Amino acid sequence: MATSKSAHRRRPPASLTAAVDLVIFTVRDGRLHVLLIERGNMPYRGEAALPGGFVRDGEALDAAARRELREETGVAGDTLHLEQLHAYGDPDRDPRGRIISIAYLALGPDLPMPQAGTDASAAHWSPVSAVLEGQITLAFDHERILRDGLERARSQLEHTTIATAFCEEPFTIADLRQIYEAVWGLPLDPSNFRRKVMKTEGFVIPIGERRLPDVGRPAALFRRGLAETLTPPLTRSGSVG
Amino acid sequence: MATSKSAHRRRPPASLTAAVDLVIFTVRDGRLHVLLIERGNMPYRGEAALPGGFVRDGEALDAAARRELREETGVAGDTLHLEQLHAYGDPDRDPRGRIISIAYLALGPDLPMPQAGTDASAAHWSPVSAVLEGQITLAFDHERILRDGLERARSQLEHTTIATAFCEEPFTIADLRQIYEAVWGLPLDPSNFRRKVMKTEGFVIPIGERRLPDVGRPAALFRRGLAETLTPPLTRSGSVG
DNA sequence: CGACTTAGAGTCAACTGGACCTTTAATAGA
DNA sequence: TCTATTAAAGGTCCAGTTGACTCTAAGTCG
Repeated sequence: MATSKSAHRRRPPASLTAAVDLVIFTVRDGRLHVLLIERGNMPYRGEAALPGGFVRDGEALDAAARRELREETGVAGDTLHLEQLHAYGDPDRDPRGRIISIAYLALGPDLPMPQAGTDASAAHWSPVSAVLEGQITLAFDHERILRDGLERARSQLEHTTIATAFCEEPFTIADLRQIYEAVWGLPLDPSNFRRKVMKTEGFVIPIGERRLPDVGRPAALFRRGLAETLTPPLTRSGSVG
Repeated sequence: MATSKSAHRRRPPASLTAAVDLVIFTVRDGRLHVLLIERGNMPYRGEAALPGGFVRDGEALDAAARRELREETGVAGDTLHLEQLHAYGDPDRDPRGRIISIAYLALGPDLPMPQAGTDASAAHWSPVSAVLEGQITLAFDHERILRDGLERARSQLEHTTIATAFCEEPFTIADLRQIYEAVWGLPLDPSNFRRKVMKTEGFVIPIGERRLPDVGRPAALFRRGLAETLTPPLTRSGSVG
């Protein structure tokens, strides 16, 4: 990379700063939530924003994302699903100067939010719908990043087994279905959903125990399987009216 | 982004340089090729690498990618499919210092390679298989980037209509099938492939003309349709032994 | 004309998916 | 104890899809 003669001679490369921003999703009360912070510094002071921070000297991008995840949520990053989403680099996206942001998508079960003494003191879960419907506005280009993250998550649910990353183990098939329903925003047929999940080898593994609900038949419990991709995929169109 | 107190106070953000690298694919002679350049400067002087260059002051990432595409291939970038692939930012990925590379994936028909007087003088198409099999080694982490680009392209062929980006218009169904076969590295059943393409609304549009081949029945000609996503997807498993 | 080649249409059985129904295993209340 | 209720789990049915395969169409070449 960075070899072309013109780039070398005619124009100096831009000097800039790199940051990571995190789209951290969870499902609580059957609705998809995203972790937002209230900004303590200018610009956009007091407004909601995605958690994130600058990449440090000598720090890899993934490492910076895991560090911020830990600092902002208090959760050891290695237990959550974390994947790079997209790089945002418009020259005027940050009024402080040229800052490129590498956005990451993180998925996890409904997390306790340890706050005392951490950077997460201003962090809170917000329903994604509240942002999409304009009840919450985000700083910088973070709404765009959130939308991209949501679309990625929706797509990943179709083709991979990451929905299990939203579930605390052990979980039931109904737990898993509610993840799909919350992320896709669609009701699914419980019976057909079960059939597809069970026939996909390596998606979930029964642990031989059951969970007693408040009411109704007890549900079998599962843990995550070894498969990462879904063949065939679970299609979003398969909703129930 | 870039808000956490610790990132601000305890450690200065890393100052770095951003580059774009391009994975430019085309299909020639039924095989997938990638555009490589021979590096003219240190480091890795004389070795093969992906085309790319530094992001300029005030230049957006996509704009930098389009500019490099134009400079390195001589092709007006707005005719090719171009999408961001991934950001690579390991601190030691470039011996010159901290350089983050935003990789882009570009797809196009078999292009004439105008070379005179351009930066593309050292550019050439190489079979992707030659890189994967170790006959060509790439500078920096470019083999990793190439592999990621290949996987992205293979996946995109399943879910989107971008295969048409490889075809010069007008094209035949057989032309399109050969794209899939080259990118996936699998033979496909011509009859079943045709059936799926034709029934996917908006994938291809007949122009009402035919192409006379050297031998055999003439083939109907098509241009790209308006659809961008394939529902249902074209699955890689649907090969023919 | 007949052999050859490729495009393109058609057939068929197996499989898949959505809609819907039935049974099962628990609780709550009469 | 019996019944209603709830949700899990399993089954049925039919329409649509798919992979494997066959057959026809429309050209060229000798």
